[in-house]
Amino acid sequence: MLNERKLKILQAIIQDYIETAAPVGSRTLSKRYNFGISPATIRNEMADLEDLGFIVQPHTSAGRVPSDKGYRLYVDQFMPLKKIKAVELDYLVLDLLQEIGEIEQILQYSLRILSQLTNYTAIALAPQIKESKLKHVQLIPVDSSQMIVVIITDNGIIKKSVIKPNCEIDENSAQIISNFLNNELHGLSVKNIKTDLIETLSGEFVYLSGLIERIISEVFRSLDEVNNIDIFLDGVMNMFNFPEYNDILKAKSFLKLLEEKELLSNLITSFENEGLSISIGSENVYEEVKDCSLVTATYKIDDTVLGWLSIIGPTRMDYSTVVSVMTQISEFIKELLNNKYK
Amino acid sequence: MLNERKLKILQAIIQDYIETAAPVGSRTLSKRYNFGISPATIRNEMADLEDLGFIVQPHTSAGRVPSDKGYRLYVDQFMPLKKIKAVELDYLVLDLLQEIGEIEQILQYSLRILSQLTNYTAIALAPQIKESKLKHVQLIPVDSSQMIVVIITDNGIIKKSVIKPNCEIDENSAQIISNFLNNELHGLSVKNIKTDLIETLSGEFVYLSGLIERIISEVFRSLDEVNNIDIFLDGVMNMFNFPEYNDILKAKSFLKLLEEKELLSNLITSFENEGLSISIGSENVYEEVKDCSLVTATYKIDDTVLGWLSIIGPTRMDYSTVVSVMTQISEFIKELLNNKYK
DNA sequence: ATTAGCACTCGATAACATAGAGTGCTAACA
DNA sequence: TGTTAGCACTCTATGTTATCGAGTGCTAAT
Repeated sequence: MLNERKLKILQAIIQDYIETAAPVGSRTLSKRYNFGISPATIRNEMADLEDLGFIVQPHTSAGRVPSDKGYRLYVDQFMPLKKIKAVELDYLVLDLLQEIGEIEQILQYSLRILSQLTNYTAIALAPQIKESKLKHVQLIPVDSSQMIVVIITDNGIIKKSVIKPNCEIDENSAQIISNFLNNELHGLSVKNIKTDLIETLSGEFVYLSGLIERIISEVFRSLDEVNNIDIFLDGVMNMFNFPEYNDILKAKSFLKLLEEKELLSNLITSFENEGLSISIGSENVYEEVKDCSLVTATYKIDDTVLGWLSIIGPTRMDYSTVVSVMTQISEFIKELLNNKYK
Repeated sequence: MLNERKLKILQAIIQDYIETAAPVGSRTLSKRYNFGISPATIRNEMADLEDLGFIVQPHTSAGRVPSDKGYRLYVDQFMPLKKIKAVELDYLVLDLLQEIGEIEQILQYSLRILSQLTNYTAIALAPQIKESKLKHVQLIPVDSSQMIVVIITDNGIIKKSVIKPNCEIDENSAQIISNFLNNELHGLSVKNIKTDLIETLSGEFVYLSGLIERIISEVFRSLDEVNNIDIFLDGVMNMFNFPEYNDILKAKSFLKLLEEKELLSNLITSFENEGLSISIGSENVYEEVKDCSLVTATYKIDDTVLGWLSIIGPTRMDYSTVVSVMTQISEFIKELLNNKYK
């Protein structure tokens, strides 16, 4: 039922619609592509494709538009993949990435590259500290009432946070406490650190001075604080170049979506596939993105998922380009991170 | 020429327009306010006010709209000032602010308060590290190729940055170098640190090992890196609730403005007045904000301007509320910072 | 199986009419 | 002299109607 010719026509409709954003009619198709058949024949085929659910008609006298099911078939079966050209992929920037120490910055630059190459909006979820193991804790006194806690994890996350144990601590004591904490906490998973530590210390807990106890509880507090969802964005304005978002209400609701960190995070973290995940329009669970598509990749160190990169655009998205770009960039980042922290 | 009655009418026009966003006609005025004069008389007065340039007519058969000059008069001469009610000003949040150690977080929370109380967009410029004096530098080794530099300034700015001197350093050496750097750099202004240090060290420069030299140069680099413009925003979406931004092009150009950190920064730092600065529509130099108004306050420590807080909205802004809110919040922050770092 | 021909549908655009809010001016009035 | 009712006039916003054109499905001929 889905013969060669129907597929070709479907592909033409999809590619044309992705390019022009206008419903595609039989005459346009026969003019623009060389099928060697007349518009009337194309019309018959299109009627079939509509029956099969791959395209829809916005209204009786309009051309056809791909349905989500149509995009899905296209993505799964016959979407052409491109190799990004060296001219476009700015190797200078990629080299620069090599030089950056902090994951957050690497992500931010990657988003810039992703959004500029695709013209959609790029989203990243920064690595969650709670999935990591502690490598080093350092206390630095700031003044009579404040200290900085610097936390370094085994996978290269660096966080700082200010705590206020209500007691004065000089530089020496800070160092001593740092050493103590490092001994006790080194290698513990941040997620379980509280229970683990209490277990470890249970024997000697009574010997701890009130001072250290206060600092430890402050450090715990700062771990929680530092652990909130960190979402990075780039190319938000790109969306407004698409006619889909000429409607102020649509634009507003898209911006609103990007402001809801919680929802965005849930949305993106639901893709845990090996490789890329593509979700198209109504395939998304959340109402807010039922007319968007997402192409999402994870980034890992040592096979544990650290965080996510995603590109979001209208369902009429140039899947071909997006998938190609995302594949290459996420591959690059994977290598980068694993070289760095292995 | 500007008698009592004209002023009253002007005030009514401005307040009505701020509230309704619709041009105000003579009949509306005489119905809504009790001037004790007929619409015809009001019309005569309005014609005069237009001649004087305080109001304009969008077109012949429309009511009047305040001009920028009109808003200016209103703001300078007869705008009522409000005291924010305790119910609105969330003292719990303000108390929470007391507990926060880092300026950046204080700013972010303040923006939230500002934007929620005013329904406009709030902007903050984070303190520039180059205007501060170094208080403490701490090096922390991460792994064989990376170190963290933590920089603390006298006015409470804390920055961290990753450097990669290409040599291995253990924790002890890091501490020794930290101590060395602290001795040499303590109290120096970040702006002049390079020249100052070279001067100080000129005698002993030859004795420095290549190692320390490399680290110093990396620390300098990280100072530059950490010194880029940091802008915080809150309530960006608020703007879309105003009919002024129902036009997608307007909305787009407003969002674009907020993305141009450089321009925003120049715009806001141009207000160095004692107290609040109000700039109305065409008074702004930059084309991009000719139909916006800004209410800007500086925040200081010890009489040196550290950074800026600003509220941006359409020229039809509720100046009365904005000025009141901004006055109280910026006063609060001023006290907070000076208690903290004095 | 393909296609030319044709009647039909429906959105988009333009042309036109109308209502209503507001003005300025004039003349009458206190 | 200041105030006001009355009125003609202006201009936008809104609604109505007509028209155009792209596209369809169906039929009948190839």
